Amino acid sequence: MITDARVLQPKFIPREVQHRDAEVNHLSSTLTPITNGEQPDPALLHGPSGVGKTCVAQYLVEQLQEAVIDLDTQYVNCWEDYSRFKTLYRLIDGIQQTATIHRQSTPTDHLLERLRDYNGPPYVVILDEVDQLEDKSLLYDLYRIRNLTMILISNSEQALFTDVGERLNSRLTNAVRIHFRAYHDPELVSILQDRVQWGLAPDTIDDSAINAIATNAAGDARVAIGILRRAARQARDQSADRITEDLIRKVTPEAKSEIEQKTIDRLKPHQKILYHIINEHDEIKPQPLYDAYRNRANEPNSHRMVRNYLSKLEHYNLIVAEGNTKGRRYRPAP
DNA sequence: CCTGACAGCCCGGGAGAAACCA
DNA sequence: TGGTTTCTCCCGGGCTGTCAGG
Repeated sequence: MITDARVLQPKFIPREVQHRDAEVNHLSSTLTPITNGEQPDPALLHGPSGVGKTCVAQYLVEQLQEAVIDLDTQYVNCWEDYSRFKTLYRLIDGIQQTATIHRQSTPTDHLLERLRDYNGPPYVVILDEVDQLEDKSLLYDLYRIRNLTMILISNSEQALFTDVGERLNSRLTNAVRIHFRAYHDPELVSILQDRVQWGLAPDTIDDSAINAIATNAAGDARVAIGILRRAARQARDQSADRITEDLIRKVTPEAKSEIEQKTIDRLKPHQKILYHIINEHDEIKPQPLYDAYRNRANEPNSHRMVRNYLSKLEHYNLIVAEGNTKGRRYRPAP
């Protein structure tokens, strides 16, 4: 049934990116000046999840590395490295300067100086989920470093610009913005067919089932591949020789919640507790929420910290907080 | 009643200095 | 003296209490 599980993994980067020709070309031409030793404008890739933003960025950086002999690159996920220090540290890491900078006592500003003083080859950095960056002014500082080219990735353009200062805002206006729309069904179908061809035994899934996956995925390639993977596994486990539309229908919710679960797994234990409590209610007031949290947590943190967690969860778009003061309610994200 | 902003505390851990020992 | 261990200090990050403001 499954001949190559790798291509069913969401992280698998195909050799060619499909159906993103316009976006690839746009980003590619934005980066072209590097090949002439010039400094490109920063790029901002935005659009919903599962539409190939990260994929295209990584693909093009790889291409660029083949075209330019001397080029440093780094990928930073700002969800994980959300502080100014961590992001800078990873950027230093990308130019192999860690050994000299390894001393923790180095103030954050020295990290920036180190980066500024770097006079090696051009440095292209991908800042994924950049809207999760705590201190957006870092972008302004990075913007001014010569030789450093930024590719910013964000789900929503708006989320990035709202809490960005005026200085940075004016800088980012001449960033090249590239919008990624959701995939159309036929595009998802051909993406799936590619994976099917490489990952599954022949004749295990027919066109109508693939169509069903595409429809259920609603434009999100990650969901589509997730559905395919789960369906293939279940079929294999049941020793079935075909993936039916019934099976697709059955595993779709599982695949969707699997992706959501991955997001939740990135939360800290206390944040998870709050998230779950809120999801057990249609809406909940702050005080009952705090009480429930105190009950459930082994060593509950202070009221103050709970508010920190909640604003973080809201920032992650995992919950919705509505009402500003007395009428405050927390609700699960739609 | 609830929030965001702010200052300050504590901790784990790395680095350099100091102390110690052969 | 040279090498090793201990001490001390500093940093970032998690956490907390306070306070003004809606």
